[in-house]
Amino acid sequence: MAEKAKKSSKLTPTRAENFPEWYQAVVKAADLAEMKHVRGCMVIRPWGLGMWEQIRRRFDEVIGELGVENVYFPLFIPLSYIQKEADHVAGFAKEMAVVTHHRLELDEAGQLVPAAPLNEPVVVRPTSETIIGESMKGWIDSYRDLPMLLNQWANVVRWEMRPRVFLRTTEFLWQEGHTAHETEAGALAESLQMHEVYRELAATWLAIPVIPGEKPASERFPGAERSFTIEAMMQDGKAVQAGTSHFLGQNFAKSADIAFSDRDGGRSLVWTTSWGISTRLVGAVVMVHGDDDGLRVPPLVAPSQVVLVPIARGGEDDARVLEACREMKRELETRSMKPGVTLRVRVDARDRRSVDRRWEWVRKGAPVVIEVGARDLDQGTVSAIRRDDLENRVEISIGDLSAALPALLEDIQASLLAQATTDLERRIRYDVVDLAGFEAHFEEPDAAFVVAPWCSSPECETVAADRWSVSIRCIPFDRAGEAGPCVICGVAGESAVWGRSY
RNA sequence: CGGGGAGUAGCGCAGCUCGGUAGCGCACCUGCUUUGGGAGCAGGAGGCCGCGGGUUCAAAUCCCGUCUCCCCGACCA
Repeated sequence: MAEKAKKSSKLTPTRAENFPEWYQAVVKAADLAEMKHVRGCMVIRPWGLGMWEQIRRRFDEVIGELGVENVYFPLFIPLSYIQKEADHVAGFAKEMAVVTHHRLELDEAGQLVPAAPLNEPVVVRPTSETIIGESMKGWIDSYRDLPMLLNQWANVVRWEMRPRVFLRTTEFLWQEGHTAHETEAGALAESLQMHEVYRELAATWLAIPVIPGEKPASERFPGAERSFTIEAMMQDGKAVQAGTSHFLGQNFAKSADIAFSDRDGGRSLVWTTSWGISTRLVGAVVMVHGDDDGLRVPPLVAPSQVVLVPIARGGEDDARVLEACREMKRELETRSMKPGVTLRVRVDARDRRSVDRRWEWVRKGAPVVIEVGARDLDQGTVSAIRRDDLENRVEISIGDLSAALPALLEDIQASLLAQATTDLERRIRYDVVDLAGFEAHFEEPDAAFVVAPWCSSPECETVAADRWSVSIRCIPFDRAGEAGPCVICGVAGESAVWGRSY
């Protein structure tokens, strides 16, 4: 019996059996999203979008405190705007969706065909540096207008060859911050500050430990002088770039001529930055925290943190049990896990067997599921299932619920971060020092990150990429000083994080 | 775009070799039983067997074409 229950709770396949397929199974089983209707595009379902909305809420709060204001720019960008920055064009040209017509007509066969070509085709934004730059040009006259700190929440389109739900989709949701500064130092400081915001968001809210660092030239954002990244390691050892922040120098200022009257009475170009996180983060949550029973959502970003499952037996008790659940919900919602973030509690009273409802929430990764029946009410206690420890139910007296739950959720949040951190620290390798060791390590399909010196030559990057599909994820900030012989060629270099990536 | 695999009920699959008009498990609906820790029995609904053409008395099955999806690479948040 127990064996049967245990066996059937597992997803097919398990992580060990086939990680990529497991990932897709979780996304489906947890009702996060579907790839449907259009190749590479997602239908994001409430439980998946809800996570993104929590991320969004938190991020808006943080950038609001930093003085960033939200704006919205058009989905379409004139081709002429895109054309202005050479590196930018080169970087995005291959994946741009282009709108060339503005009408459909029926042909002789009764098929709808595009008609009425546009004078100037427009592209669907792959990112908005160019169009926002064109506006900033008009909004910035003086150094007194700086810094200008803008952000937008938007969808963008990059026509990808190989889509993966959440991780790499043709259309995705993101925020893109765009700032303009009087000085180089101001812009650089901004990009580093946002980079740190991302690191903190990943660790604290998503319970994902990341390696902050700088991208090598080969992985820089098209048009950027410097790109900073937070790199997360999935359970299969592969990297996900979980957030990026770019110091754009004056590249976009030049191409859009964003100039201002400076303090000396002269004319200067602004220095700009851009930074973004996307719905990819939802995929990272799945791949970092998921287990063979399904998803595990960190409480701070869970659309519902506590799910109350009333047990109905078709008798007189049902109404009493349901009302008790509603009362618990009301009371729990007066409490907070973090200041200002009141608990999100759901009563799942759908007409389903209680066990089915419970397992559905386990699959979806709700942090805490509490079943409530008449017997519990009589005894004055309920038993809670915490998603990070399914084996051990937690007995809580009903009177203590609202006091106990914030702490329980904090504990779950902390334990998810601790597990992910332990996994990263246990698997990341600092002892790979030469090509033989490098090869031996990356022959394993689930090989984790290697931290080892790199001589800074593109040739060595190419060797790693061609032979093992390994790239330099970043030059980490915290070990940047450690020098040594390049792990590929032996020439002196500085420490880099090597790994396969999504 | 290269190399593999696969399209049959909502999900997972069998049937195809050897043509005979569609099945299993889960889910769903109804009834009865059971009753707080992934219930049992009985009944039921649900399919242009990816699409188009061909062969044939007859095609899920054979032939040709085509589309789509998945996995592994190259490109990327």
